[in-house]
Amino acid sequence: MIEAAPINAVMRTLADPTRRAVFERVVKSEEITVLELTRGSDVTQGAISQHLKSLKQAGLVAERREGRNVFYRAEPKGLAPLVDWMSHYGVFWRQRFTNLRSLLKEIDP
Amino acid sequence: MIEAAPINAVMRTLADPTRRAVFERVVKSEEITVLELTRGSDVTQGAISQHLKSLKQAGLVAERREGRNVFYRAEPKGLAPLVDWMSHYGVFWRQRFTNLRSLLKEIDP
DNA sequence: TCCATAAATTAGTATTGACTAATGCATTAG
DNA sequence: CTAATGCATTAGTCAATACTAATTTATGGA
Repeated sequence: MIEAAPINAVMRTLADPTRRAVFERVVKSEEITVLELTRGSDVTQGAISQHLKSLKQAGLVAERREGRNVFYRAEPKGLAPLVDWMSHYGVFWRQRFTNLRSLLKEIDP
Repeated sequence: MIEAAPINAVMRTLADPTRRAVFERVVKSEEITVLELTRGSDVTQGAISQHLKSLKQAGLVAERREGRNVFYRAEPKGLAPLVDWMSHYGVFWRQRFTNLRSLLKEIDP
């Protein structure tokens, strides 16, 4: 409602476990084809394509065509809305409580 | 994949715009009642209570009873699974997390 | 006590969305 | 050329869920 569209899209897209798993595999791989994503998943190729379409529309992945293959890669700016949201409400969080800092310490620069 | 259940719960709970708006209002307020949350929202009191129940089950909010009123507040550890997930899969954004950490240090060294 | 208020819960409804199977569309190999 | 491959898209189904209206529970005030 009050929130902007991007955070809506990112949150909704990453909420589904299967689709999030696809995104995680794309992130871990430099580039990965739909076929590779389909192997090692328990859903059909069509479902993978549908998830990739959602991820692409949310700005989380990008594609590169090469003949019959389509290589997907993570889109750097895609997680920006989520980071911004975390930053915003994380700050409020931090101001009221004192626990988030220890969590952030585990993140290596 | 890291701890699947908590991140699932947090993501799915925050994915709904209405529920996320409720959470954001709870975060911004030190404490806030269901009545206050209902006012300023375009859904019924019952819907608000349902969303608060979801947020509570996801560990994102906690409640305090006082007579007929129930005051809700944000739960410090609630966003931890999201922070953990970002640290693992938001590899492109570690620098920004570092910036966030620096900002938090300035607020409370 | 009786009534009003605050919140939770229930039942029922409608919408969303994740999935499969099948098909369509390019592209490459033989 | 034809066949096969890789991916996208469609139609249809089923389950999840967000919502309202109504009710329930509990507390406070007159």
